[in-house]
Amino acid sequence: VSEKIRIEEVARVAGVSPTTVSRVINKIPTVTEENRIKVESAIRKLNFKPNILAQRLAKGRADNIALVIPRYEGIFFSFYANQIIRGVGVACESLKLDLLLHLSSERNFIDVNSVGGVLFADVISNNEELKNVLSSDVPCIVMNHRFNKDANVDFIAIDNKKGAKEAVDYLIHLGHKNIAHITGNMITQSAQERIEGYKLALQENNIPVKEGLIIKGDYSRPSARRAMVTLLKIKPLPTAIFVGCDDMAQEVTSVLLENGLKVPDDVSIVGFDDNPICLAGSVALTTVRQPLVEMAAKAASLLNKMILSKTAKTSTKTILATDLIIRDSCRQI
Amino acid sequence: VSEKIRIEEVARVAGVSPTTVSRVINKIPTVTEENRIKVESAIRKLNFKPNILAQRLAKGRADNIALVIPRYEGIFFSFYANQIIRGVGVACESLKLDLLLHLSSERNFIDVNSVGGVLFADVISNNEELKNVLSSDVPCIVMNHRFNKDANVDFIAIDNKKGAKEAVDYLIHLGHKNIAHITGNMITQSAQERIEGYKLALQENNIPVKEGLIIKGDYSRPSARRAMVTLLKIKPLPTAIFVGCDDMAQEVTSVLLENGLKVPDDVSIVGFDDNPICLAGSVALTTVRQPLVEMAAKAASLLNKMILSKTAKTSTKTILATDLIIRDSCRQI
DNA sequence: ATGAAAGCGCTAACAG
DNA sequence: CTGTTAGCGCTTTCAT
Repeated sequence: VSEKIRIEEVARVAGVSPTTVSRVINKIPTVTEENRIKVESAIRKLNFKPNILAQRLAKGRADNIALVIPRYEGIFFSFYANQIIRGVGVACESLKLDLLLHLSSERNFIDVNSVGGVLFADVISNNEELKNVLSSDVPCIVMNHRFNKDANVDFIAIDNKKGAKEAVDYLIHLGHKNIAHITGNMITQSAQERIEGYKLALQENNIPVKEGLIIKGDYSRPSARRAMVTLLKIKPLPTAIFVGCDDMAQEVTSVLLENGLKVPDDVSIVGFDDNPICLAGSVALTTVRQPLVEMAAKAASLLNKMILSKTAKTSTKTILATDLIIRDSCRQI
Repeated sequence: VSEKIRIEEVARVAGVSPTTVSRVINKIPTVTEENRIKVESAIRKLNFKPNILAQRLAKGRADNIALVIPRYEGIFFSFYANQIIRGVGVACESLKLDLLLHLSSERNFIDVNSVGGVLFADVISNNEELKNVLSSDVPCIVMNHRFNKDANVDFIAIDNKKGAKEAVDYLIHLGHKNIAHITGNMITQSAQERIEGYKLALQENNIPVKEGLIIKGDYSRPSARRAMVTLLKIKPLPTAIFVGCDDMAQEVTSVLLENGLKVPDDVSIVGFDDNPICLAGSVALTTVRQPLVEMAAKAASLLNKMILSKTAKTSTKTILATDLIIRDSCRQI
């Protein structure tokens, strides 16, 4: 309900030039204490708020970044997306960046013109959109997806393969040899890398990889249930299962329980994520913690740096380590 | 890597004035077919993209809305937040609105100046922020929170009370009399209304409300587990439980199972949400479906209308109905 | 139907 | 340290 009041009016009231007002707004130090106070009180008196659109146009900076979320079935139920949104959201607040949320779709690419930088929360079926951004001069970082050198795209990812390997190594060291794996959604790189880690651990320990013990899931609970039902038919039943994410791991535990099998007594389970629900089920779940929120925060702050130092084309290729969190869902055999 | 090319350059190439180019961009009909084609090909040739910041400043419209998410523990693991983000996100895409995500915090209120409108995904502890927005002339709609008339705030909410009542009515009609309730987070209005609905159904059927059968949860699985453990000590064990959300309902089902109790044979369960996981557990969960995505989409489109018709101060107070979805988790008694 | 010119509200270079 | 003068890139009267 307030009249549009502009910097000019503030200047008049304070008895200075618009420039000086602008200086105060932008905290440019070269302003007399006296003038600063006059301007500040005028601002307060008039309840003046600078027009951000005008500021941005004049500065040539958008002060915002876009987070593009790949839109595949189930992304909205994933722990992953939640954590990324949270991490980026909180980081943006402290970086004083507006956060634009863009749900990827085939038709509407994000408008590179209106954002200072772009963060991709993984790249699934939106490769074209990524290319589009890369071909512009807008800074861009991809999360949780590695690219090879010549792709020349900055990324910050989790070491899924190593994380998976450590989980399976742990199982092996507990004496397990008949270890199954329920995968995540194979359209994601993370699921692919976790399979690799699983296989690698087996191979390094001279345990033959049996494709029949690798059941495809998609990170959802229903898929985990289906996978477990399939697994249940295998004789002898694996003594341990490395599951693609904690949500699925919990569902697997339930299915086992429904069939009179206990975790870890009958079957040992390791999940992935370190989702808080690990502590919710009947057994505290041993899992591979991946620093999702940290990754997101780091991505945001790196992107911010790239935006500010337009000149230096820094190259960001970061891989974050995971942690095996040992709880109660695995037993020595 | 492209040089900044402006509307002026396009005009020169097309052999028309910048104004005409602008008209083409904005699809203003009064342009010769011939000129339009010239301009369009010039745009394509130069790969010109209008500077959105300049457009917005000139138009005086932001073409964006902010979604503010209350930041309380667990919001990021909630089905609710996911659905709202999805609904608003998809709606914004088709409305051609940029979506700003703002995680509410005590210190940083959203900047009313830079957005065309504001959507609140519930109001929890961010009343001050809401007031701040309301005192501006920026259109604003609150989701899932009802206000009384004189508060003069537009909202679009779910009829939680009625939804809860119907769920409990259903249980009663199946013959249940000893019905417990595990609540959601009591700092939310939805949880409060669901309790009311629960009590109302009991009262209308002359079943005394026992406070001991109302166990506080917070919408999280761990809280549901704790609540169920508490409930398990009550003799006689309730024959039915109305649970505050599906996630909790599923956890309750697990706890029951771990204790040798089957759903629905021993205990009937009704959830709330119609989360896809309803179909994942050992029994398909009977639940109260709330149209979250629709609510979000509607809120976005309503807000957009308010933004476009700056003049007419429409009053939006919408309550959306729920649906009882009957599956397999309740039995006749 | 089209173009010239005047903003939108602020910042930045340049004098002083 | 401060003010003047140009823009930032586009839209929009207002003539023509």
